[in-house]
Amino acid sequence: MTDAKAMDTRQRLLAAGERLFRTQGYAGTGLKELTEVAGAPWGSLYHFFPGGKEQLGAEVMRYAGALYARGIAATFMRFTDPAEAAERMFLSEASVLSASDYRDGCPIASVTLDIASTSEDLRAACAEAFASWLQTIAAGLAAAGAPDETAKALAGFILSALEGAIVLARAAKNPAVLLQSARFVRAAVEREAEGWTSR
Amino acid sequence: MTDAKAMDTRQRLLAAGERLFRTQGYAGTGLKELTEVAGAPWGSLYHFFPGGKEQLGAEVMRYAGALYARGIAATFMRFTDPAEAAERMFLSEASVLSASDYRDGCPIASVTLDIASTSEDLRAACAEAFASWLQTIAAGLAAAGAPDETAKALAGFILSALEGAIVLARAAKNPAVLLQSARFVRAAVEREAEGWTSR
DNA sequence: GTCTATAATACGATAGAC
DNA sequence: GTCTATCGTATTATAGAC
Repeated sequence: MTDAKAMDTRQRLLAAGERLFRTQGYAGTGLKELTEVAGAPWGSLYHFFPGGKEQLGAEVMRYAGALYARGIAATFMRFTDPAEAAERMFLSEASVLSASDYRDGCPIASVTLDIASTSEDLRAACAEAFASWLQTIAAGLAAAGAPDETAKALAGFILSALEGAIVLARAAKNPAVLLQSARFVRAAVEREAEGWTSR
Repeated sequence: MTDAKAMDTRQRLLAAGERLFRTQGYAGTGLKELTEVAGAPWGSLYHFFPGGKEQLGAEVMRYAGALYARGIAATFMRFTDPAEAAERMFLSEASVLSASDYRDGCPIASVTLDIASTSEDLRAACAEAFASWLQTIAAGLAAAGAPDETAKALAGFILSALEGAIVLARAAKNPAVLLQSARFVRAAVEREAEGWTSR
């Protein structure tokens, strides 16, 4: 099937974008390098993404956004205690970072800091990815009994702490700040949850 | 005085680096653009920074690191209640972001995500800048009575939440997440501080 | 319709004029 | 000893061969 193969290279380009953007950022990643990593011929990039780098970037944001949102949802499904689920997000990220020698950060954050001020389309794509994660976290909190407004605010706080801890951990090449933040975030969620639990 | 003028252009180059890196990142900033913004001739860059872009980047990290550390110290000096001081850091950043239409983020974070995996020298310079901020925050907490270990951990948590909130706020072009996180961080500090206050 | 070869440009870095 | 003009390279994008 020619369609299946086409989808495959397209998918490989998106996956390569996700991998490279999270380690090098958007501006620091060349399209030549990207096609090489994807094992795709040079011309295929403009075949699948006629809009060039900017279109590819935006679609990588959507791809990575959906990918990670599934992971967050799975975590909140697996750990029904929202405080534990939140803590697990930090611990899981600590594993990813140390396993990759602190290379594999967050692709959305990297691209955001690179282009938030220069490309409105890409910025909007980043915002949408973050929004979907916030919505996923908030849904997990709401499932545990959090009122809607509390769930939204708490989700913003959890994701902020996580994203910031990733930045600090990568700079220091040390997971300590992730583990520290995990404890405080867990405590904060527990404290909030006291208000929801009926008993 | 020729020395004074030389220091001036050098300083202007550093200041331009700080401004451009925080909006565009390291890889996204061209040296030509940087010298133009600094109002400095092209050649002066390699006169003052023979090591080229990488040396300039590292020195900008030191410059911005020291600059912001003074601001953090001033905040903890002005607001002796550490919970309020922490909250003020978030509110102040919200002002900076909305005043700059969400362009002026954190230069250290931007550079970290761009080059943590590609330049060891720059990564170390970023780590040192963050470490000085953490130390400043921890000192402010310790001055309010926090035990050393608690102060260090809490400082990591506060700065993580702040850095992450900046990223999310810039993507969304919305300060809400900064204000939300401010509340939770303030509550967390207050809760911890219950253990220190003698009365 | 896929891909190779190439164009046009911007980059970081250098060398030589003043 | 400052700065302007230029080099080589790498970038994004295109155009034409199969």
